[in-house]
Amino acid sequence: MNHIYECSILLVDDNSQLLSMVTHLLGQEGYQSLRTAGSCREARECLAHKLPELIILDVMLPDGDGFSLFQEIRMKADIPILFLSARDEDQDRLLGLGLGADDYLTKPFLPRELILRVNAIVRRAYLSGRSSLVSSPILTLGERTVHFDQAVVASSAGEIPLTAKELLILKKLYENRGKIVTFDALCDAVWGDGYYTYENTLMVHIRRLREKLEEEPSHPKYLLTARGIGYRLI
Amino acid sequence: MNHIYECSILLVDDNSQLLSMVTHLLGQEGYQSLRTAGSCREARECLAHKLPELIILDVMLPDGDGFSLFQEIRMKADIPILFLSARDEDQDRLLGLGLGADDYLTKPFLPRELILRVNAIVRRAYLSGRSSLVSSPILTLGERTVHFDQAVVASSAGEIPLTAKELLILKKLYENRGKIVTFDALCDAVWGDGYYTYENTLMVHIRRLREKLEEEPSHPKYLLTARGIGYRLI
DNA sequence: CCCCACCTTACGTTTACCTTAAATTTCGCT
DNA sequence: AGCGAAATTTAAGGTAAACGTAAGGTGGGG
Repeated sequence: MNHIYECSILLVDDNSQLLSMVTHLLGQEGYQSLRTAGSCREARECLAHKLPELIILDVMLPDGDGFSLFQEIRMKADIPILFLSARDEDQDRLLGLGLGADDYLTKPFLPRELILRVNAIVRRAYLSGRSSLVSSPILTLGERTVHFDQAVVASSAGEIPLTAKELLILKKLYENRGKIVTFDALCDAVWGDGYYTYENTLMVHIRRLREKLEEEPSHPKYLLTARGIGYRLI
Repeated sequence: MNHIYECSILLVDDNSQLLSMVTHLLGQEGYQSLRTAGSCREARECLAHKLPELIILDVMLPDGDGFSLFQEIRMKADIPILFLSARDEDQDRLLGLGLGADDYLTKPFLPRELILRVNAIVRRAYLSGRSSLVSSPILTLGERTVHFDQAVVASSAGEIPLTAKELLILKKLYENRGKIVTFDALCDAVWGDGYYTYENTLMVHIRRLREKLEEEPSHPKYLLTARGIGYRLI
């Protein structure tokens, strides 16, 4: 997964093991802003501070049941909620969904299924039609930052635009950052097949990239040469 | 539940008994516009005629599987889909949700649960516009303000109307404001697939938009060109 | 010390986009 | 239906940024 969801999630469950498991899962999926609460009280504190975009709520909590908390929350804001429950009681499921929950999942559940259901809810609630909550990755090199979705490299001095070819090369290097990318692989990424005479051209583009990325283009710190092999981004 | 939303539903299943049962249920719940199909072929006919707001789709169909049909549909429009499946196979469930389904229900299911899950999907997909979470569809560019719902751009000098195509392009850019939107994405948003000769046309529309949005259309401040990539709204 | 791989710069070309105007289609109105 | 206006598409000439080429320079490894 290569995208980042700018979507904060609040996770309410009293089982700390499950909390960390789910946090890890969602983190891997690209959800950056995760908070957890072990009780209704903690959840209320979290919500007072800042409203999340999604709440995952266990029905059974030490200081009250999730349904009441749910109704409290919905009084204030229409935040999507996914219920978790240890008991597969039809009554509970119907109650939860009947109150207006967005989904209801019974433990034990497949980790992957939780992720997918969370994705489905987020997509419907926030991403229908638009993709603005999904930001493509950015790359930080010392003082400067490359924003791939804007094709610019930003620094304190201002923004320098990147051209189409430069962006293709940089993307390829970024996808393999740390590793050496061969000339052939780079040419292929930019021109497709039939790149017989482009090796020299590639060098010129690399030079131009260095002028935009490096403080001393002739003594690169980030976009390094691997003599006889290719280039490497760190 | 007494809500009646003008929400047409297409039900695809080869079990006629189940079809009538669900139709009855949904009818009682207030869903007025229900259509049914017993096979992929019938479903395609229905869809060609008119797109519904929700599709309930059995995975097993006499002339193909629901997953393929699902992908066909999603290629064209982002209609919410709820899968039904006779087998409680984890793999199927994960596949369905992974493809982007909104929910997945295993037979036999509680009639009430189906209703509630349908309600949940409809609520998220179509009724959340009134919630405070969704930002109002207004765009401010310096002196001027774009009102998407009225298709006009207002300024101190007066109101300038936007044409249909201009609005589509601007919406797409607005949904991804800050990011570069590729030509392909823009053409796709305006004309759908098969935009072979439209790139030039797109440029003309962009020019028109600039004449309505910018103070100096030839030196745009808001609707910027990313040479070789696309356009970008800030 | 020499060769090879890469760097660097300048310059010519090309491509992608702009702009305008004319042609065509769509759509509302009578 | 048929007319007229508005919207959309097509077409063609112009321009500058992006690209590619070439040629001389640099430096490390054998």
